[in-house]
Amino acid sequence: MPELAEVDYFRKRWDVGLNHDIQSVQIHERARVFRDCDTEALKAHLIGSSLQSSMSAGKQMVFRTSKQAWLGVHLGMTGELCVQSSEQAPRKSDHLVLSLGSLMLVFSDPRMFGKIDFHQGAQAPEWWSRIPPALISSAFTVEAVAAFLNRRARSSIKSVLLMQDRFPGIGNWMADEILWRAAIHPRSLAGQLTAAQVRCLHRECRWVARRALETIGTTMEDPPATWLFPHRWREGGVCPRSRTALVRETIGGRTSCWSPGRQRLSVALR
DNA sequence: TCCTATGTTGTATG
DNA sequence: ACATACAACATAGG
Repeated sequence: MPELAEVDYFRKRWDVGLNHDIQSVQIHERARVFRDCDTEALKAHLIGSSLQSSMSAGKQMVFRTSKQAWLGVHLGMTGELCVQSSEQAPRKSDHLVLSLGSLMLVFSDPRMFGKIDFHQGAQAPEWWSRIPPALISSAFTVEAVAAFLNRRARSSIKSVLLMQDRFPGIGNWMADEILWRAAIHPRSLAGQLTAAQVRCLHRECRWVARRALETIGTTMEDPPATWLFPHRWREGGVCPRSRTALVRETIGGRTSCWSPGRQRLSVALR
């Protein structure tokens, strides 16, 4: 489920627990989500400390603790953060539960493609500091996008937009939304877009990121019918701009949705 | 039973 | 070394 805006929405859910003492921690030690995490150290550290701040960058989020540590959360495909009353019985997929008196902060992830990271120290860990500039920041430049597209010249633009080392937070639906707005066919080769298309793509990356953070990132409500989003999974879905039937096909290993009415293919990839 | 799923990574190949 | 493509990870739901 989670891309840029959904991640930020889930991050803020835990903010009600900031500055509350963590009284106990329940961990599914064997769960794959802890594959890069020392669960003993995590548990020992968290009990008796508190979460003091939260941030998200791309699909990664981090909570800083009162004792100089960094708790990283990646939601993978099916991860979610929620707050429950301590009366609630834990579910099978609740792999990390922080008990704060009457409240519990819960990380759940049935498929366990998500991940918990833990780092102690004043300096940010590498998994946090290496995340490239946010799509909505001024450091996300059209020049950087153009250079990246040239390095991935023989790949479809759809698969390139999914690469987190240049487009942090873009996932399957955002990539399709951006390409739809930019009127670029998802199967176009990254190296064969015109300069004007690259400028447009850069602009639409920023527009979709900003608007998604304002809407989904705040309320988790679906974007309006003027977006591709509410039409993309519907059988018989219709493009809200060109009124032509939407098409779904696997590109770069992911189901992609586009509008043949506005997204023309200039160079085919097969 | 078979197919799908808003993600990332390791590995094989060119 | 670099770029590219895809299987694998693990589970639930239609």
